[in-house]
Amino acid sequence: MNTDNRYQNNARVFKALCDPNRLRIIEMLQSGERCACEILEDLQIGQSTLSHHMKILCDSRLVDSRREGKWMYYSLNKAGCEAAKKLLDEITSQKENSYSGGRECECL
Amino acid sequence: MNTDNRYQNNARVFKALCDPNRLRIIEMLQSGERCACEILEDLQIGQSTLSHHMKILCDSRLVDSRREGKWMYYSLNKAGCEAAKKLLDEITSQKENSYSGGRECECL
DNA sequence: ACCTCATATCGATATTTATCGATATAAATA
DNA sequence: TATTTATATCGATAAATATCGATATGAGGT
Repeated sequence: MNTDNRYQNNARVFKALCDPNRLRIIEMLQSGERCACEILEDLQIGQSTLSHHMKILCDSRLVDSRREGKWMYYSLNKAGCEAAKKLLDEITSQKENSYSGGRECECL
Repeated sequence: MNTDNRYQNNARVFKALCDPNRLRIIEMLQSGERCACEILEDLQIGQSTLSHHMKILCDSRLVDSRREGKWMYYSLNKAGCEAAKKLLDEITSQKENSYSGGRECECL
């Protein structure tokens, strides 16, 4: 994967997290698996909008889905959540021997 | 803060992380403080666009800024990064006694 | 004071995203 | 097979965001 795509790819999981409705959905899933219809009841959005959000959450691997008859059940994907945490940790960690406080700008 | 605002607020830090250019900027800051002009050299964007991204990063508290003469220096805000990690951890953690696997949908 | 350079803000535009209603698909059931 | 129910997809639209160029601000230097 080229460098540009890597940033695009990393951005995807954070995009999944940057919508208030999706954060609310994730919070609902913290207490366990839920049917789409249950989630729909708690949010002030239409059914097609919920389906769209669930697709984004599943694509980001934060959420798993399974079909049971005509119902869809969603749950947190533990591995995907761990991967997101690991990614955030890697992205925000200071690199060793990297202190450059007070360094002057050299780009003149 | 009401509930809706809480989700909005939590979404903000993830919004800061969901742009490829901003991820690239954060990566540059991992190796230490950098002048805006250095960052600008490495990205294929205009100066006003960079300023916009830096504002979003600073507002999210992931990044700190300091002015030195006419230059702006940016660095990772350790506390802000820790807060983001804590938030992600809280958001994605399974709640205790919450197993409900295989539960039937009751919303008929 | 004037000029220059670095950065911020503004206004416009293009792209992306959230949302909806309508329709299609998939599954159960009469 | 026809009907009902749950979910997914499609097409359109509105809101949010990224981007740019132009201009304003702020800080040195002449």
